[in-house]
Amino acid sequence: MRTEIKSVRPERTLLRQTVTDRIKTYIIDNRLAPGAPLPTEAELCEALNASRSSLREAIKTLAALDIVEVRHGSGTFVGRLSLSALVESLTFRGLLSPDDDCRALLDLVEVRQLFEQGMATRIIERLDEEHLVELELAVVQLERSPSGGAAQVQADRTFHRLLMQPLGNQLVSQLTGAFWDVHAIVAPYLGMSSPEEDAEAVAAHRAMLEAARGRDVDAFTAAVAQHYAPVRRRIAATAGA
Amino acid sequence: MRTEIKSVRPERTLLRQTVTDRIKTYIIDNRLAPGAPLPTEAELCEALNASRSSLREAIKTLAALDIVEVRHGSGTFVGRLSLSALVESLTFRGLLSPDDDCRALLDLVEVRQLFEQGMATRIIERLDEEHLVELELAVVQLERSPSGGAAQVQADRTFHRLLMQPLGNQLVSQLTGAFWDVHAIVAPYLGMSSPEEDAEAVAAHRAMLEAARGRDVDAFTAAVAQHYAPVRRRIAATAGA
DNA sequence: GGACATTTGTCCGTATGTATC
DNA sequence: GGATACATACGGACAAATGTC
Repeated sequence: MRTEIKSVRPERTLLRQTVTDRIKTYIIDNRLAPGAPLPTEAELCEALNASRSSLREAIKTLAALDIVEVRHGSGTFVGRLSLSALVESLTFRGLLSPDDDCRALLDLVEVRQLFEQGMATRIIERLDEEHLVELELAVVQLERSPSGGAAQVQADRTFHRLLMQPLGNQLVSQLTGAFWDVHAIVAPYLGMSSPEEDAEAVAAHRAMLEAARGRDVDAFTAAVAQHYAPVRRRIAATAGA
Repeated sequence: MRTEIKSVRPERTLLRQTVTDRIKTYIIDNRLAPGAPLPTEAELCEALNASRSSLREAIKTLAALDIVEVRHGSGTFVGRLSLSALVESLTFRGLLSPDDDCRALLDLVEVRQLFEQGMATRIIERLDEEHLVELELAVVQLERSPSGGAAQVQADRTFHRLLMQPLGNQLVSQLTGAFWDVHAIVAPYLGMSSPEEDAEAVAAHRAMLEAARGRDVDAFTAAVAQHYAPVRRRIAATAGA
């Protein structure tokens, strides 16, 4: 029957959880922006009545979600709020089932295609000359870079990012980037693509750009399908093997 | 000039990180399925040459991504690989910027609408009688439940989940569920919706179902727009206030 | 560049709470 | 209920990284 002082707090809920919640509400209540410094571990321990171990475990949970960012020797800061956690989740899922790998990757390709085709009308509506110039640059880089090289990969990411930018929807942009990242990480585990497939993909980017330039939604949608067709073929080929 | 035994390991990378990576590869290499038990903390500590603290922090990182699941007193297991991390990220983002709250929520609504409209053709193609019966059940529950009650909310989630199910795309289903969850968590911070808006939303579900029954893609797409229109109005109203 | 304080990273030992048989 | 196995939580100590003077 020892009613300790502490026995009040951990009522059926884990201390770690209450600590993470209180750190989150601290950030929200103080309107802290990404990059803003948080109190040191020692200060947080005292403020939240938790040991350093518990506090650190809570912080690691928040760091995994990019809600906070920890820098060794420097301090803890509000995170960038990226979708890095989604990328980690999906890449792990993709790598986990190698036999079923095709399924996870095919699902991903379908979603990527859904985004670009579903937004086709709005993309073409809102693209202005400036966007088109940047897209042209990306396509040229795509066409001139060595096939499969880092420069080409970078240009591909830039192209798809630029496409979504005029929508002004941050979530769409970040999801697009996240899906691209997952694809780029998991894809190498498939077989190498043939030069013909690469050329086809590059041509599809050009077709998408020209369709957008001509404000032709149907042509754009068709070009998107043309873009993902070789990707699907490659995945299917690996799945069959 | 002391070349310790340990100086081999922490080469510019944190021990925690190498531990998380090795646990992930352990799961992948052993083809462990969700729910499968992992070695105990003590065993993992010895196997990975890490202290309890480092190991536990690594595990907390993986738990945040639902890659592992920890049960107090029982053990550590492979996680369900849900998108809970995405839900946490997005809800936090939604709650973080109350002034800009409208923006984050509007972006979310746009994505939800994109999914259902972009998949309209395939949804209607693949819906069979069994799916339609289940959807009918959900709509009836929606129509008969008290407005805003738990039963109605549950029926709403079921309806949108059932819609995507025939696609056979797990990623689409889980993303749809995740977005719905985020919406359900953040929405209460907006003002209460009026009975008229609720009735409009319920009617939209009925319209979606009937359009699907009639295999009418255009009517379905219109009904989806009708469904999200009152949601957008409510968000805009809060943003203006 | 060097000395120093600050802050996070890692380790250890111990006690407690929880689940399972 | 008891026993065992396991995760949770605490506190102290030292190492490593960072920033500053």
